[in-house]
Amino acid sequence: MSHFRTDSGDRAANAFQFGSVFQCIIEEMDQEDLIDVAHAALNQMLAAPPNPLRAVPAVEFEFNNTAQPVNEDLNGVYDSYLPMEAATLGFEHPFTAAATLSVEQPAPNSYYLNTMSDDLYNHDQHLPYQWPEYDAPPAAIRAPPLSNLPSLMPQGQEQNMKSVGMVSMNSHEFPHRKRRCKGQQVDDQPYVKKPPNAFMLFMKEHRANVVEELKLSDNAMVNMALGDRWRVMSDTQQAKYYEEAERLRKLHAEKYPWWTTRDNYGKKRKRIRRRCPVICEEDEEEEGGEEEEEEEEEEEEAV
DNA sequence: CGTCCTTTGAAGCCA
DNA sequence: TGGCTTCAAAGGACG
Repeated sequence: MSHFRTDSGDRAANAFQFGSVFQCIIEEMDQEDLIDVAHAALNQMLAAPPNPLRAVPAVEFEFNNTAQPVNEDLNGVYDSYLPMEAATLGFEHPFTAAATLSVEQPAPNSYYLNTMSDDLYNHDQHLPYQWPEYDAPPAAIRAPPLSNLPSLMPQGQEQNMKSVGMVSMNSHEFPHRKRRCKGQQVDDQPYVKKPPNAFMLFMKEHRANVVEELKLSDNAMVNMALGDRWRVMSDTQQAKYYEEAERLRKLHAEKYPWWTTRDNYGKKRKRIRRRCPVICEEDEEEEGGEEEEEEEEEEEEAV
């Protein structure tokens, strides 16, 4: 499926020719020149008014409530959470998709800075879909998203370009990123979070509505209500969340090919399942005993 | 301050 | 392959 739109064959041919020439030029440029071009493009972009074609309407959900408007926090964390329809409005290039899904034009500073919010993430974490600043090449940090370079590229030619980040990702610039062996922990690397599943996306989008409607303050109760709503949704209603979750999962896999869910095992607390509401004292003792044994085993392994 | 609660889904592990 | 476990998000409650 292609979302690259061209008005005519001639335009497409011209655009392709331009794109090929442009790509040759890019390939012949060294990194310094690329950075300069990126800066020039950035300055031009910041001077230009927002592109109305990138404005994406907020999602409306079929429930009696409406989706929460995209707020700054969501834009900063998973900027592609809410406006899922935007995926069909923009390009599906994996490195342009996230930027395309932004509802609003990002603030100028966000082009230069990692938009990670200290309020939301610890310093040893980074957002799953952002360049970790410590290992991103300078150009990857400073360069604006590919889709935000309309003045440099003819429409429909983004696929002939490689983002700076993409080039770097495919290069040899990440020698420390080797696939880990089973159980091996690499503590000097930042914590990469799991990509959200479909239900997590649904929860994030509708939590505020449920809280407001049901006047609930207990998040456990809110999540139960959200679970109820999720289960009564049709496959069609759920489909967009599954599609978005799959897109985010692929994006995550492309950015962190070395990462597996195994890497986060044991990084959080060791949970004790309390699904069964009635637990006799003996069971609790056994449960606790098993856990203590496991902890002792882990300590022994650590030694 | 760290953990629990509560949901669903994805993924890893083990028998 | 099936069953179990852990972690994704959220924020108030609790020890």
